[in-house]
Amino acid sequence: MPEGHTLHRLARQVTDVFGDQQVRVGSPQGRFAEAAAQLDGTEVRGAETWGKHLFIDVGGDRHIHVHLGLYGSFDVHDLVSDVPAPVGEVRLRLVRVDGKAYADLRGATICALVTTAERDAVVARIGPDPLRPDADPDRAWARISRSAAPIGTLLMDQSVVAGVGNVYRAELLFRHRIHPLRAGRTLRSGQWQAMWDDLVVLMAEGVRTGIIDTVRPEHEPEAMGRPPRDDDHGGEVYVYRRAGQPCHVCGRAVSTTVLGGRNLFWCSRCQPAFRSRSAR
DNA sequence: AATGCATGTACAG
DNA sequence: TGTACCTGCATTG
Repeated sequence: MPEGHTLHRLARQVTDVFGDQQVRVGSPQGRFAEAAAQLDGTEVRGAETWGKHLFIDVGGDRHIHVHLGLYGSFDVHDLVSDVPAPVGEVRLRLVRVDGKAYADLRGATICALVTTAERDAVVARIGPDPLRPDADPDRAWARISRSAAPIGTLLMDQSVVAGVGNVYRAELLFRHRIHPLRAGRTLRSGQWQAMWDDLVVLMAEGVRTGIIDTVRPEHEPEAMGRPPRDDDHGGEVYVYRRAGQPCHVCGRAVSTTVLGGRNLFWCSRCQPAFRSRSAR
């Protein structure tokens, strides 16, 4: 499920499995059929990700632009003995010419053939991506420090920071004890620096493992004597989708509201709206 | 079987 | 601000 780490992981997989390899390209579902026919038999150079946008370089100033949206998936299968008939609506299928690897794209919000200039235009309109070594967190700070919008909204705005989704947003704010509705411009630059550094580490861990796990060692189930989570997508989290359940740190019921059409989660004790006098 | 919801975005009005 | 996109999975009946 797609936040930035998923797309970066995919870029790595596509490069590993199809890089410098000839591929058969198809669109069993049909919506990418014209481009697929044009690309069939081409050689994949590699793939790269900015934020949640994946670009597969197929040479000749052409890239397959993929965005998974909310429920898209791109499943890469390597070391297979045969390539099965497509299951469901497969918009894009890549098959390595040796027949030992294939990948299926389903449910994506974007699957389009673009030029390098078009790719660069996409990259230019999104904010710095914590998973890219050349990313400049100051670009995000320039927006955050001037904005009256809630930090919870700014973190999800891909033109401010690229790659953060609903899980990393909720978890990052919890880890930094920041109330999600606090205006961006009330943050101090040191707070943003700490949040960015944390994102770099957390998201890189997400790329490595393929899951989002944001809980510090001292709050892990084993350390605290609580049962591990079993009803989610793998990783331990502090507040994401835990509305009404006790905070792992203070025990208060996790709060939730809808902000900009997305569910938001936080702990009202660990993430106070205003700094309390006693905390000074 | 039917319904609802989701780690996302774009566009209409 | 609401809705469409369009898929898989959990929940409901």
